[in-house]
Amino acid sequence: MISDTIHIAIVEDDHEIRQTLQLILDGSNGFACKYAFPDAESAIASIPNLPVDVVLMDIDLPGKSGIDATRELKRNLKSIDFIMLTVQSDDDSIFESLCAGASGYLLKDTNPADLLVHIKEVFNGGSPMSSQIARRIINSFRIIDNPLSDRETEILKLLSQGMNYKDVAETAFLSPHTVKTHIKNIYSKLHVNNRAEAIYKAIKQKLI
Amino acid sequence: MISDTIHIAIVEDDHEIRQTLQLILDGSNGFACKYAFPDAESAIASIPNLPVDVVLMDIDLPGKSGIDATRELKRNLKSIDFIMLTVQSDDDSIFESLCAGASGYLLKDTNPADLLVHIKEVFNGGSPMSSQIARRIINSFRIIDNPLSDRETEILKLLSQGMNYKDVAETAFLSPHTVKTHIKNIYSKLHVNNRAEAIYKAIKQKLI
DNA sequence: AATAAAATACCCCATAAGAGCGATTGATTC
DNA sequence: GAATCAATCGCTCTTATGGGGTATTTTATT
Repeated sequence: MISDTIHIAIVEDDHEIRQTLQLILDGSNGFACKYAFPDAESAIASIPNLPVDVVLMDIDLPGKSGIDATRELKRNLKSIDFIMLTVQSDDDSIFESLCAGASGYLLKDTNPADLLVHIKEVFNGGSPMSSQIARRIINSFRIIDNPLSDRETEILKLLSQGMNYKDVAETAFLSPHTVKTHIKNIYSKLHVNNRAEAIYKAIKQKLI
Repeated sequence: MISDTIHIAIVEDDHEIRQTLQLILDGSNGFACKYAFPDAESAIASIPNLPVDVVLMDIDLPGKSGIDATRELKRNLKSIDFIMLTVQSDDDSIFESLCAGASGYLLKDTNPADLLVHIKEVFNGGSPMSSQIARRIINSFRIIDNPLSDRETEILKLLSQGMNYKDVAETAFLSPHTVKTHIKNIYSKLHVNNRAEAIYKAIKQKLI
């Protein structure tokens, strides 16, 4: 927001951690940390009116969670970067945080010197995270296993574009009857009974 | 594959880079780099029979690309970790690499000392990448903007589970007529004419 | 107070989809 | 050489879907 110095806010319920972090950050060259909140509600009320660049957000807060707070704040404050700083590293927390708009995800045992580096990285458009957490995210891109044949996958892709039997038949140079048979086999392999669920499952399993 | 020492293979077409890297890696304590290939084809032919833990893979190779090579090798060699080591950092290369099975993605200007650290990280189940690259990946989790109301989103989710008008109506305590109206509005907002395409678009745009 | 969305409900009608059948051909695998 | 699977084509029947309307009430938003 304001040049040179990176302005930070902390949202953390533990009094001890909050004060210590604030002291360290505010005392470091190039950083200012004038604002610290013990809960999501007070952060949501104040941060929109503060000159803040980066918010360090705890996930486990009393009342509203840090993920919800991030979602709400990020909605109207696109330029502020949020770093989740937490003890939790389960997949759900990570993905929810990222979907809510977090730019970084660090564990609380990150040492202060590294934390400063990571805050700078976020400020400069990066997304710091431990390589362990990165791996979890990367694994979400993997295909588990594909029960569909090439032809079936091709047809399912055409269906996902809104085509009906006739359209698919013409595109794939097939009889509509054949298309129908393929689709029935697709449903059977995916254990579904209709197009909507087939497409949903196929995308979630990265088959299309 | 074999304990203590991490066994590395390099796939890189530039003779100079390949030799230099191999020398550095093989000369480092705890690392062995006995295999280096100038192209995808020779790597694909040899690596399945070699005791290798980590492969450093260039993307830009003559003939078959490093991404394709990774995909083919990873299919049968689940336990080998692949690190893409490249000059390209465009979104497509990153995502294709991850989908192909890469565990890390580093730029070629990474210095040797860091490279060693990153190879260790991959070997220990991490996924090293620069925080700039991490940000691109994270951005893929973001919602662009959601034209659907809460009720519409709720109904679309139920549709994606394979429900028909009647099922949705019962689940959401609505008349089937109302469900139909909502669905028509969903189609209109997403600019589609049927369920399949609606679900496809909605997932791609992270609306459901 | 006025306007715009969102949420609710209903009607008609042509067509698309899905379930349940059967069948042939050519690879691949065991 | 048998068995399996992929890919192809066909039929009937019932139900679901989507397009075309209209209309009321509630809930923001201005």
